[in-house]
Amino acid sequence: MNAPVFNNRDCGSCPIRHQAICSRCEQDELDYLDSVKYYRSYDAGQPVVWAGDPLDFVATVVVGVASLSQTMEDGRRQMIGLLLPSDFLGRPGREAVSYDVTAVTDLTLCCFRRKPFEGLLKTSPHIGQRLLEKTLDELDAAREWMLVLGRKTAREKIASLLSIIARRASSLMALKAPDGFAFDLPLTREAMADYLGLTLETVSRQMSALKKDGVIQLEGNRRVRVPDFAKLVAETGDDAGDLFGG
Amino acid sequence: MNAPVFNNRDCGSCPIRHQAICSRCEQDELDYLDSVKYYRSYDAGQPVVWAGDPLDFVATVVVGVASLSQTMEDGRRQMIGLLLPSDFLGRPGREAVSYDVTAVTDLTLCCFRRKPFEGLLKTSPHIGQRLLEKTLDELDAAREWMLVLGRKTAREKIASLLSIIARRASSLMALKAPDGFAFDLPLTREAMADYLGLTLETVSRQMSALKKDGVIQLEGNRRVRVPDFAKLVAETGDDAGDLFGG
DNA sequence: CGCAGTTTTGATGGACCTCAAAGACCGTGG
DNA sequence: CCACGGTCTTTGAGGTCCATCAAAACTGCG
Repeated sequence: MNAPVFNNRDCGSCPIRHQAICSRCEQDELDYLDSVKYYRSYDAGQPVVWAGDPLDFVATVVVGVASLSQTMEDGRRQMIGLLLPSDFLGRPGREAVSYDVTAVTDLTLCCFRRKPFEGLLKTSPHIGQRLLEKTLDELDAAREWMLVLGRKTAREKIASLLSIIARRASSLMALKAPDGFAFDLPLTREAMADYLGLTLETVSRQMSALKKDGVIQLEGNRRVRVPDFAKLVAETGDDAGDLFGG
Repeated sequence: MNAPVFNNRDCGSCPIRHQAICSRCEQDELDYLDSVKYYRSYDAGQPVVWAGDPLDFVATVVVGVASLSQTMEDGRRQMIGLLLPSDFLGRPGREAVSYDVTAVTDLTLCCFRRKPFEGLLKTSPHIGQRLLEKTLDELDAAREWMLVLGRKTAREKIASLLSIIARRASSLMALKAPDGFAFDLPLTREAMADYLGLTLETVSRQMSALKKDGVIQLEGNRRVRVPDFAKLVAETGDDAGDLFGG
């Protein structure tokens, strides 16, 4: 019950003010958004909404990580997206969501009721443009991930996931510490398996193998140190030229 | 060299007038599009553009099928999208494409030069709105496919692909003929394998297995007959309730 | 009919899954 | 401070599904 408190902040002091769908808005648009937005918070592990259920709001992740996943009748599960701060949740023009949304860490959403938001899309072009950009980015990421799921080996899958998380983490901290850099995995082994289309045992085995081969070091279960980022990227199977690319 | 001829048509008689990104346009917007559009045609098997190359136009598929695919250094390939008539190709705001685009069948595109099109997005809201809708649809499809790639068995993958193609085909013809219905696969076994994250041998084996089990009938290599659509869907591993859904 | 490309079928091996149990981590309470 | 329990993670043994390698059969076309 440690639901994070995050309330009554104005958009001007919002940490994702310049990445979210509101980043292009003029002051008058922003004032309006400010007046109708509201926050919701979830503890780590809590569901936000189940597949097939109606979602009467759309939202932007302000703090924390949320996962999108689909589950088959027999329990097989595939994560189909990770929402990080500034990412958008919900689909204008559609009432129900087609996947489960879960708070992976403690999570705060900045919400708008869906119907009014759909009206905004028509009257405020800046929001629609930014939403289109972000949707195109997500589509690119989803397609990138299809290659991982369809064609990469277990070891390459792990390396790919670690390098993606490392890249994001490195953009928040000193890019090149002398002895590499470390970050916390926001995902359990099981969540990693769901993302990668593997079992948690295989994830664990491949993590151990990468550790044995000196590609990563583990400091406790969740903290990962990457002594040589190029070495990690070499394990992803991707073009080395992709080091700073898409 | 049987490049299809498709030229000098006006938008009013366009077969995909009401599905493409122009479907919401007013008459004046349409007149403008009509005056600046141009067609390009490709023979089956021809490349449209390679990953990393600049694409100086955006386009809508008018006739035929195009594939989007990514290739790894060692030749492993994954198809990450299929473009059917009315689907959109290209990314406003980005010069290069990040995947190979290939004509799967003879193909005709309705093109706009990219720079002017980006201007249009700002001045003509109807295009942007429709493009957002179509992009959201593609994102949903990509996510649906991630479940197929990550968690389904070879047999379920084949059934999933066949049911998707059957669904599209059935929307063009009588939905429920008494003895089921038939359609032509636009894809070779190898292309199916690239889409499904399998080898072509496994595709062939599973096609044979589905045939032996009476789920499908093969009339030549490319033509597939589905005597009982529900039986096919039951093989996909999806919820039966999805029969007419997502 | 013969040839090239595509598809099918067969035999074998390996990567990953499944089942099982032991070990590490972490918060709680004695 | 340490013992305790629950959860998460690691490790092991064996089996299965699919990839790989190989060759035959089929299709379409000149």
